Amino acid sequence: MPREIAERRDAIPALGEVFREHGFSGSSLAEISQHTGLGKGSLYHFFPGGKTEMAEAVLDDVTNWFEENVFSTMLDSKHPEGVIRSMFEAVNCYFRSGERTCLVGAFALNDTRDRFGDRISKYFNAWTDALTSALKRTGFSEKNAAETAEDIIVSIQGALVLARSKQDAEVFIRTLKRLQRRIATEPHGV
Amino acid sequence: MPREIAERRDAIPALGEVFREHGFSGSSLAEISQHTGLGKGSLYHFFPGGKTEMAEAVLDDVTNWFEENVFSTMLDSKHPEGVIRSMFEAVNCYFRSGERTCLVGAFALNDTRDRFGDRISKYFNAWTDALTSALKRTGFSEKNAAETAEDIIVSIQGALVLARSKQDAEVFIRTLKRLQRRIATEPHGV
DNA sequence: TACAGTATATACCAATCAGTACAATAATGC
DNA sequence: GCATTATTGTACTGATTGGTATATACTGTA
Repeated sequence: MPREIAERRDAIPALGEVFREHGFSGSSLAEISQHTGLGKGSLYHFFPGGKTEMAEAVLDDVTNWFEENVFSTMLDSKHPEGVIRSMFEAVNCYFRSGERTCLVGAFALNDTRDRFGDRISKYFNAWTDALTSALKRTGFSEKNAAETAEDIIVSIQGALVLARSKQDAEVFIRTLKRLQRRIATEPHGV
Repeated sequence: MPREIAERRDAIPALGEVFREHGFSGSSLAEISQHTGLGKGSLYHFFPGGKTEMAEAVLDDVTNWFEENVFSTMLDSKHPEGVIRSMFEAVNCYFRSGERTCLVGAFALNDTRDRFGDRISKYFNAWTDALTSALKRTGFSEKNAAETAEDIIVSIQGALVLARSKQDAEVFIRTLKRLQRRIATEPHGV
């Protein structure tokens, strides 16, 4: 039995970059091959399902990252205020202060969603649930926690769109600050 | 001199649908030809610049629609409150209560932006300026007007992303309501 | 009816597409 | 060192890509 080489995993960051840059249908195997440094032989060895399987792997990787670095602590931490603050830090870090794009959101906006709909909704549902849970434990009412969580995720996604549209990452940074300020000052009740 | 047939204009809504559905690179001329009902001959007759010119025409059409139906009245109306309310109505109508996607935002999220960056930023800058102007006239301070305008456009864009991601147009409807409520209750000062 | 300019259909192009086949090579376990 | 298996490079496929060339049909005007 040969070793379980983890090279498949090693290719995923580069794959993510390609899909982020060109979208799904705009990412040719030639581009993917060039950017990952893997020939077609290797690519189809690691991803027999072709482009679709590559994108699935990237989406899973994104979700896993958020699951491990963000969602999990939000669901069970004893200090929800700190957890929400660190969510904003993680988000700011992951999206490179607005320079990076959200692959999941980008895939959702056209028919690419048809291929990966389950993974796309899973990502956003997990985020919504985790954030709602944390907000409730800071004293938000049930209803208000859900609405605020949606508001925050909406704003983060929109800020990524607008920052990239205007080529102005400050939009993203300002939005994160505004959201944090609002959480701190808003009434938490019904 | 022959008649100035406006058939080029007539093709634009169908072109918009194709680009919205498949993205720019995902829209093949075959698909475009089928969906518009125009053969390649006609397409290249009306749009000698090919796909790029078709997308430019669609983006210009989108911007013109907002310019005429939304931005212009926001810049000079005597009744800014009513104008802002009717902006939300127009937005809700244009995006079909969250069922439709923002073509400009979608183009911005990957390298399609490189081709159409000027039109993309023009669209969002015009929107930001018009909304800021209207908010100022409702009593918002200069700084707060600008920040609130950005907040609103960010939220609209993000709501479109999230609504389509979750296949739940209610996200969009809720977001519009929340934004209007916030404008009505928020302190307008510095 | 003749003409000019518009509109469209069709055939065609070289390039690229995603994906396959397979032989050659490299790594591993025994 | 041998057998097995993982990995990779290369050549190939048939389909599709965006775009061009061109011949024909249409339309309004004189």
